Amino acid sequence: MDKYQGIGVQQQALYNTKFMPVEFSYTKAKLFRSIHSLPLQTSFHNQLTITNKRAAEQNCLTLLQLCDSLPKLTQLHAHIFKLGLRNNPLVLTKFASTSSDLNAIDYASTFLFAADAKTHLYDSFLFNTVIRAYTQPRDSKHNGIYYYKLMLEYGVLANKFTYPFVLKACAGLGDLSLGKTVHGCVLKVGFDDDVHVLNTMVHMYGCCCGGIEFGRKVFDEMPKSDPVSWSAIIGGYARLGMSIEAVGLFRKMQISGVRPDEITMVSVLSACTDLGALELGKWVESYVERENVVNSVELCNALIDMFAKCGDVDKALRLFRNMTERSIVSWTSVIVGMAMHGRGPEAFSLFEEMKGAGVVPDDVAFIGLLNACSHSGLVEEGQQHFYSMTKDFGIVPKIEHYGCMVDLLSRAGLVKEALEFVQKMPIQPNPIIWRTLITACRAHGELNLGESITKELIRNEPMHESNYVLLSNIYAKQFRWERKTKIREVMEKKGMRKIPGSTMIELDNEIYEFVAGDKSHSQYKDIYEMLDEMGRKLKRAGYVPTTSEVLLDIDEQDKEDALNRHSEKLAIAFALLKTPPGTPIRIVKNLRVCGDCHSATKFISKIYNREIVVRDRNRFHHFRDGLCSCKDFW
DNA sequence: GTAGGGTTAG
Repeated sequence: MDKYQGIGVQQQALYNTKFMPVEFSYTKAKLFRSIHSLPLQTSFHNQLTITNKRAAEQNCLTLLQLCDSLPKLTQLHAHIFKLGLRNNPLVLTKFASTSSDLNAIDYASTFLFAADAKTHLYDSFLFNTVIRAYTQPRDSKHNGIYYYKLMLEYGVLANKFTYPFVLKACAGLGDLSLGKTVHGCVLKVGFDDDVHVLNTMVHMYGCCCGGIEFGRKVFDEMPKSDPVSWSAIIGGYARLGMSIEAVGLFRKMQISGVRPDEITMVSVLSACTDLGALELGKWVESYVERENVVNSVELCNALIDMFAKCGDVDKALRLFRNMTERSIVSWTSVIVGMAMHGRGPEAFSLFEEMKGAGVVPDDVAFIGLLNACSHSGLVEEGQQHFYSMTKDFGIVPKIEHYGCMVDLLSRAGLVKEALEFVQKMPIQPNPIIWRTLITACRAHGELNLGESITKELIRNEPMHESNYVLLSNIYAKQFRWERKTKIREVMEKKGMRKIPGSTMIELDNEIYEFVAGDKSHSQYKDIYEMLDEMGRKLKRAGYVPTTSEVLLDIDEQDKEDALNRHSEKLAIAFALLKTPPGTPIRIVKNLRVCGDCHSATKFISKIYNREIVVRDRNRFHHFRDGLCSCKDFW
């Protein structure tokens, strides 16, 4: 009798106090009450037989579905103990498979695999659920691998469901050698004929540095490919920035007769975005409409991102406005889009609108917003948002957020403040932050400071090319040519090369890429004639070449020639030749646009009466009638 | 009872 009473009291206590968390919504609470009161009580009042134990277990499982965080789980778990259902793996595994709270997953898995737990309970299913649980949250993939290793150690056989989880974990870690090891295991146990396993394998290789060739091999040798396989390989190339290959593969996919779905189209769109290929992107949009591809939120997000980053931010905004359901990514994409086009105030009002709509900004949204401040020179607003991020939203700033702040201060010319900010940062500054600061030093004449920071950086990171380029740029600005030459020698000795600047342009469904002094184009003679004519017209209009941008020790005339052969100018000359008067020109540069090209493009837009849209590494410049939308702030 | 590919920032 006592026993039953005891349970009654426990249940009562549970019922009245802790176990009903206030944050449960009404429906959930109602459900909870009904589940909790009826079957459990009946089963316990009828004696604790095996059948009743199962029923109690069932109830616990249902209750577990309502547990979405660690506190709720621990309370329920304590209750399970009291009911004598101790160490029931099923209960906790069920939880691990549905929770997205990393702490709770840790709790469940630690408990399940504690030293005194009974190993005979362990089977593939149990391990699979735990490994899967760890593939969900960010930064926890190594735990998935840990449990896979434990599984092997315990002699539990991995089945065909195990490998997709394990490969996903490898993908998340980007660990190629680990991925290869797992690949070897798959071959050994003979799951290499399973389409799920193979598709995840392609995906895994596509996520690992230097792995895409292996992924391609797996893909090419697959006995049968479906939209998932194609999406995995196209997505792999797109992620790497091998966008031409990604688009080429999409064409092959169409020929092969496999019907692309909405996920394939997202990958194709991200390749278009990378290429800045607006026409191709528009084609994808029409394809999606024509073929009735499912219009998912993610697909729409990808379209918004594409339009914003290929120059048509108004179209991106229209798409955003027409969405019936929006995710945080939709908001962030459109905010970032506005920021890239120098429309800071609109980015801000969208951010406010987002908060008003009840969408809680995450860390990425703040990076976008802080970037908007940076591109528009809004120092105070940026600082306010930076503090509000922690104060109002409890987001701990990451290195990227600090990076945004350094960028914000640097661009505004507040080099000293930026340095002070870096010195006061609670986390170790990374090389990206130092490079931001060095660029600012160079731009705002703090050459000695820039030199000493760069030297320090090179000591810590001797194999990074851009550090040497930065130092050599500082020397060039100080006219210390012998030092500059020495840097170049050091780089050559170490086998490093500066990334060459290149400009892409899309004309008549073709993408052309130019590098400085490029003569590989079949019409190069016409292009160079056009360049010379442009040069003459520009000078007449009052353009003065910014020869200080040339970082070589050559005479003034040679410097002018070098400037005149920059890839941006080649692409513009080509566009002037090939398109009818008045057509807008869109070009995409892989690095930041150079100061001289920026000033020359302003003149070109006026002289030739063209709107010229330039996407550089960081943002957009809209040139019209002799002016640029960035207001010379970039 | 358990499985595959996707979007924002850096």
